[in-house]
Formats: sequence, C-alpha cells, structure tokens
Amino acid sequence: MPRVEVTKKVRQARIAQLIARSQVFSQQGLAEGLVRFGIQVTQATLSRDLTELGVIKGPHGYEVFSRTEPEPRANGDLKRVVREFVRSMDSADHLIVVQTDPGNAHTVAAHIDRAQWPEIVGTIAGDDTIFIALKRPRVANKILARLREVLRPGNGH
Amino acid sequence: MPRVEVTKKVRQARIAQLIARSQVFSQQGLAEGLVRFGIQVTQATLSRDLTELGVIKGPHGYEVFSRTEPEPRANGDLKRVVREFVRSMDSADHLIVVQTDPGNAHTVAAHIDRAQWPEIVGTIAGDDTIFIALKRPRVANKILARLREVLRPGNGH
DNA sequence: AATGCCTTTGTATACTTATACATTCTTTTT
DNA sequence: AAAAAGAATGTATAAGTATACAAAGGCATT
Repeated sequence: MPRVEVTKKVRQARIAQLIARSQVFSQQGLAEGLVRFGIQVTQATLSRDLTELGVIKGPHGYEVFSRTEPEPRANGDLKRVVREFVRSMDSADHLIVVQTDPGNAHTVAAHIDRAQWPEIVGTIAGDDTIFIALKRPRVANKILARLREVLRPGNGH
Repeated sequence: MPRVEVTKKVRQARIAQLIARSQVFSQQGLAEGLVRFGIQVTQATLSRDLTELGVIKGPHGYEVFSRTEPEPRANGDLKRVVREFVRSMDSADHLIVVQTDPGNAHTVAAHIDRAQWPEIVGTIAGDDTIFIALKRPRVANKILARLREVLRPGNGH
C-alpha cells in the first residue's frame, strides 16, 4: 500500500502542473519549485520523471511533448504520410497545391518525389505548402484523385 | 559575393536537412554527420545554430520546434540577392523556376515577395529552388527578363 | 589606410542532464 | 519466513549543452 509520503505519481502530477503554469529551465529549478509542495527530490529523480512524462525542453522551458508527433520520420509509405499530414489539396492549371500540417510539407513532398509519378515534373515544399508542377494541366484531376483516395475515411488503416 | 567557405546559412540548411532525415541525439553526432557535406564545425557553433533554427531535442532526437524565421535581416535589395544567390532560371507555363545556391532559396524568394510585382501570384522556396506562380503564362518571359537584367555582368554594383 | 562596429566562430569552461551503481523498501515465490 | 525479484531513489560521475571571452574578418565611415 502507498506510504504516507508523496508517491511518484503525485510528484509527477505536480511536475506537470508546475511546468504548465510557469517557465522552468532546469531540473534544479524544478526541484526548488517542488519544495513549495513539500516535495523534495534530487535532480536525478527529476531527470527520470521528465523522461517518463514525455517532457521536452523548448525555447520557453519544459513542455509536455504530447502533440502530434512532429516527425514520424523513418519511412512510412506515401499513403501514410498523406493521411497523416495533408489537410487539403487543390489544383490550378499546371499546378497542384497541397496544404499540410505546419512543418511537414517537406516530409510529404519527399514521399511524392520518391513515388516518381511520370505526370509530375517536380515538387517544392515550404513549411506547410507544397507546389506540384505538372507536365500538363489535364492530368491534375487524375493526380488529385489518386492522392485523395488515401484521405477518404474507411480506406484501410 | 560568393564565398569560398560554407556560409552559416548553408550550414544551417544542412543541419535542418540532416535532422529531418535521420535521428540525431547529440551535437557531436551532428558534427560528424555534417562532415559528409564537407562542413566542419565545433559543438559550440552547432549549439548556436540549433538555437537559431528553433530546434529542440525530443524523444526521437532533434526536431524543429517552431518556424520562427528571424527573417533575413531586412538588408540588401532584390538585385543584390539575385546577383549573389541565383544560379539559373527557367519558366514552365505559368511557373518560373529559379535555382539558387543551396540554402538560399528562402532569401531570394523573400525579396521577390517584397517587390510585390503584380504579375506574380506567389512564391514558394525549398532549399535551392523557388517556384514563382504567375497570373498568366504569357508574362513569364517578361518577368524572366526583368530578373535576368541584374544577372548580366557589368550591371552596376 | 585607419578606425570602429558588427558578425561569426573557436576555445575553454560552467552549467545541465543522464546514468551506472548501491541502498532501501516492497512484493512475490518457494 | 527466507530468499529472490522489483521498484524507487540517492550518490557520484559521465555525457551533453550553453556561454564568456577572444580572435578574425567584413563593411562602412573618415
């Protein structure tokens, strides 16, 4: 049974609370903040706690790293990255414009490049936008349809 | 002016490329990866680069945290950056494709954007390529000519 | 050219974080 | 109950990162 002292679980909850409300930049500082909750631990323990909580250190101090995995890297296939990152698509003549989640345009573009579809002349990716240059305008709908296939719900998983 | 050495900008572009494609867990390891690009720097410089790039260290290595582009110190005009970074240009229908020195596409594109030429709908820049979307294909040559003016030798300084 | 300011980078080192090992306490197995 | 196995945590230190300082070069002004 749990002891009278503060459990690991409670401590980690306090840590999450603390870093959510204030900017903490070191485990030493975190330890000091925890003292106000009557919790006293060493830096080593905090290092372990932060790892378990999935906390990372950003420009503004520690933050919970739960958001959509910024970079699933490795090599999923085209379908996977399209389904995961693409928000919308449209075409304009020789060009298809793809909107993705911020920061992931290059990931998607790289996969499209790799597919080497003959109708595509080239792609270029910014932060959240991809331009796909086509050889001829009339293939736009064909390519769009091919890409959209994987976006439809109930389309495998 | 072209420099013999690798510029900071190019180096940071390589860093971004490297951490996007593989999992890097230390600045030491990053330095080793950069050697394959012929770039040799110390850990201290990489620490600074990562800060400037807004890179953080997550469970899967370094990742880009935020695209807080400090925006190229509003310096130099369009002519200067075109002369300095552009390698070649061509058009494809309503699209102009500009090739630049590695890592400098954003700089050039930003200046083109700033010029606000009415014939240009928008631009998007990758690592060394820019797509310029035009309202209508027939203005391509006009824009190309205007850009190429500054590339001609003996064109002021 | 000389001066001064700014940028970039390396060196050395301080600061921060992770981890091997040991200890203590709890739980499970025999 | 004793022994074995695990969990949690501290200690000491290794591993990793940031930064003060100085050197070097670019650029503008004089």
